[in-house]
Amino acid sequence: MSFGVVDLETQNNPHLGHLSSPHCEQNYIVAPGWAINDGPVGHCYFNSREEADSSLWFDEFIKDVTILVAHNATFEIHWFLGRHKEAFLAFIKRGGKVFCTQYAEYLLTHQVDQYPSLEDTAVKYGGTKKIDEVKILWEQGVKTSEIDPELLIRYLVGPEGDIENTRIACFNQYRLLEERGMLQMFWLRMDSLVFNAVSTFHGLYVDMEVAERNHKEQLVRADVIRQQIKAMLPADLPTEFEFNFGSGYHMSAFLFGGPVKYDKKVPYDPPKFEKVDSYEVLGKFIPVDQIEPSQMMNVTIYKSGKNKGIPKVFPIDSDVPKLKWGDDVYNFKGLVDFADLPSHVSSQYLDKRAEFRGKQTLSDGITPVYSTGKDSLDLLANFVAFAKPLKELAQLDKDNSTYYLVQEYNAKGEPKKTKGMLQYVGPDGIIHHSLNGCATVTTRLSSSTPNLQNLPREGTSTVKEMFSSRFGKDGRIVEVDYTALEVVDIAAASGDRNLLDQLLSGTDMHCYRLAGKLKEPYEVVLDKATNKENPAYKEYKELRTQIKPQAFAAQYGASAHGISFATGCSIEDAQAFLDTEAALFPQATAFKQLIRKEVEITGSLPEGLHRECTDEGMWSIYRRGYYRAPGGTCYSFRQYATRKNGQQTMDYKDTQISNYPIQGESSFIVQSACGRVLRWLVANDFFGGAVLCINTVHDAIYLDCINEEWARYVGKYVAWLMADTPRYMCELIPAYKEWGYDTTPFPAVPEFGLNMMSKEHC
DNA sequence: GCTATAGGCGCG
DNA sequence: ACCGCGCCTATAGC
Repeated sequence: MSFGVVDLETQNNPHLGHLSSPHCEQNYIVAPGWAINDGPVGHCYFNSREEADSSLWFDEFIKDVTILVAHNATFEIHWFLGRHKEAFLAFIKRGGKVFCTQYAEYLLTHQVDQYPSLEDTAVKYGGTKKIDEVKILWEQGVKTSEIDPELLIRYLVGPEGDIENTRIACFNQYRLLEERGMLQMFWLRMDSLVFNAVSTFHGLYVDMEVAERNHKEQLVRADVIRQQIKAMLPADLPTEFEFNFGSGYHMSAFLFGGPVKYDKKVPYDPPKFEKVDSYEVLGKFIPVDQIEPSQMMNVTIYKSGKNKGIPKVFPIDSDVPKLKWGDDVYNFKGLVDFADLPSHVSSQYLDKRAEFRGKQTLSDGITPVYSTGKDSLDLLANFVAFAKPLKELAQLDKDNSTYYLVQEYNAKGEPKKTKGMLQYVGPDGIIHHSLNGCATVTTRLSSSTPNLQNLPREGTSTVKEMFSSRFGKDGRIVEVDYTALEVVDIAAASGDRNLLDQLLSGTDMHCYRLAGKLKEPYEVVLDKATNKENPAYKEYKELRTQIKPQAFAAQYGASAHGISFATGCSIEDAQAFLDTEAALFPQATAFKQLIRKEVEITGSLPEGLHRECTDEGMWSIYRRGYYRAPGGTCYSFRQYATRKNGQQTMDYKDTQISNYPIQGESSFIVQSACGRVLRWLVANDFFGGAVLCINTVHDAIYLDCINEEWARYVGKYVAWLMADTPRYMCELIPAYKEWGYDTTPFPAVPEFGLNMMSKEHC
C-alpha cells in the first residue's frame, strides 16, 4: 500500500456556481502539494495555465500510489480529470483507490458532522489548526495567483499545512475504520465517490432549443391563465395594488378574504410640495420655463462669486403636493365563503390546527393565511371553478422559476441576479451539477447547483425533455432504476418471507393490502380493481388508490394518527391498516423494534450523553444512540423532548428509527452499484468515449450513449450489475449474508430514449 | 441591500 | 401528526 496525499491550490475564478472549476478556461492549478506515506512533502508553483498544464508533476506523483488521499477528494478528482485525465484514469484502471478524509470523518461521526472541514478533522487527531491568512485573503476575493507564493506554499505544505493535516487525518481514520469494521464499506463508498466525480465532470447536456421552446410555451400559457384570473380580481382594487400570484398572502386574501398592505403614494404630513426652479423678478418668483424674455432684464443675478452675473435659480414650492411611498390596506372580500362549503371541508381551514390554516397572519395580525397550495386547491376544485387554473398557474410558475431562468433586476433596471437551473448551463451546453456525499444523516447523496435529483417526473411537466444526449440525434440517454428498492431492502433485512415472496411473484402490493383489509382473497380483489369488466371495478379501483398513500406513510413509520392526518382517512381506518400490515408482514413490522433496542443501549452509554443550548439560553441534556448496519455504517439518532402519559420526557423518534437504516442501506446498495459501473466503464476506456456516466438519483443510474445499439447494451449490462450488486457486497462484506443480500433478488429495469422525458425499455 | 425564516413544492 | 433532501418566493428586520 502506498498512500499518496495530495492537495491543490487552484486559480479561483467563480464559474457557473462553482468556486474553482476546471471547466473555467482561466482557472489552473497554481500550487499542488503532495507526500507519499511518511515521506517528505513536495510541491510546485505555477505562474500560468500553460506552465501548470505542461508539468509532469502528477504523472510522477501518481506513478507508485495505490491510495490517493485528499480532503474533499471530489475537488481534486475534477481537476485531475480536467488537466491530467489520462494519468488519473490509468490510476483507477490499475486498481487505484481514493481515500477522502472528509468522507471518512463524516462516516466516523455517524453522519452527524456534515461536510467536516480539514481543520476540525485534523485537530481531532493531533493535527494543528492551520494558519488562516490565506483563507481570509480568499474571503476578501483575492485570486490564488495573487497570494504571496511563500505564504501559499506554507499554507499548503508547511508543518501546519494542508498536506500534513490530511496525512494525519488519513492515517488515524484508516486505523479507526479498520477497528470498527467499516473499511470494506468505506472502499465501496469511495468507488461511488469516484463515480459521482466522473459523472458530474461529464455533466448533463441541455438542448437549449428545446428548453427555450418549452419555456416560452409555458410563459405564454401562464400569461393566458393570469389574464383570466385577473378578470376575477375585485373591480375596486386600487390601480397601485400590484397583485402577486406568487404571494401566499395575496392569494389567501383573494380567495378567502382579508386585508393586504400595498404601496401607495401619499402626501407628507405636514404637506410638502414639489420644488420648481424659478427666477426672481422684482420680488416675484417665476418658473424658469415660463419666463418672458422681457422679464429677464429685471431678474435677480449672482452678485459675486464664480457665477457672478448669471441669473440666480431658486427652488420654490409649486402647488403640486410632494408624495411619498406609504402603506395602505385593501380589504379583499374573498371568492369563497366558508359558510357555503360542507363542514368537513371548511373545518380543514377553520379548525384550530387545521391543515390549511397557516401560522402566519394577514396585515391585521388576526386573519390566518390559508393555504392556496396544491392540496388546498385540489380540495376546493370540487366546489369552485377557479381552483383548476390557479393550480395550473402555480405549477407553471414553479417550473419556470426553478427549472428554467428568472432574471432579477435592481431598482435601476439593471440585471442583478439570475435564478433557476438554466443559469448553470455552460457554453458547451453542459450542466456540471454537484453530487454531495457528506450532506445527509442517512448517507444518501444530495445534489445542488443545480439539484438534478428533483426534476419533475415525466407526465407532470416537460422539463425533462431538454436533457438530451450530447451525441446528437443518434445519441441516447439511459436510465436504470431499482424496482421498489426500499421495500425490497426491508424484506431482505427483516427476513420477511411473505413480503419477499409477494414482491418476487409480482403481486400488486396495493391490492394485496386491500385484500388483507377486506379479508377477501387477493385474486378477487385484484380482478375487481384492475378488470374493467368487473362490476365492482370503479369502487375497487378507488379503494386501491386510497390505500396507496397509507402504505407510504406507514413505510415512513407513521402512527395511526400520522396516517390519518397525512391521508385524510379516519383514525380507525389508519389503525386497521397498521394491524393488517402487522398481520401480513410480521417480521418487517418487528424489524424496527430491533433497531430501537440497539439505539437505546448505545444511547445509554456514557458517550451517548450530549448537551445543547436552548433558545432560552438554558443547557439541556439529551442522548444520542446509534444502530450499526452489517456493513458498519452507523445511523445516529437523538432524543427529543416529548410528552408521554402527560409527563415530559426525552425519547427517540420511531419514525426516524424506521427510516434511516432503510434509506441509508438502500443508498449504500446504489452507491456500491455506481462504483462497479464506474470501474467497468474505466476498464473499457468508456468504450472510446461512446458511453458516459452522468448522474444518479437515489435508486437510479443515468448514462449518455453514442447511439441506440450502445444504449441497449449498456442499459442491460448496468441493470445486471445493479441487480448483482447485493451479492457482490456479500463477497466483500460477508455479514450481509445474514441480511439475505445473496439470496434476495434486487431487480433493476433499464430504459433509454432521445431525452430524459421519452423513454422505452431496453 | 442583506440575512434569516416560513411556507411551499420538486424528487425518491 | 410522515423520512431524506435543495431551492424557489415572500416577508420581516436590520
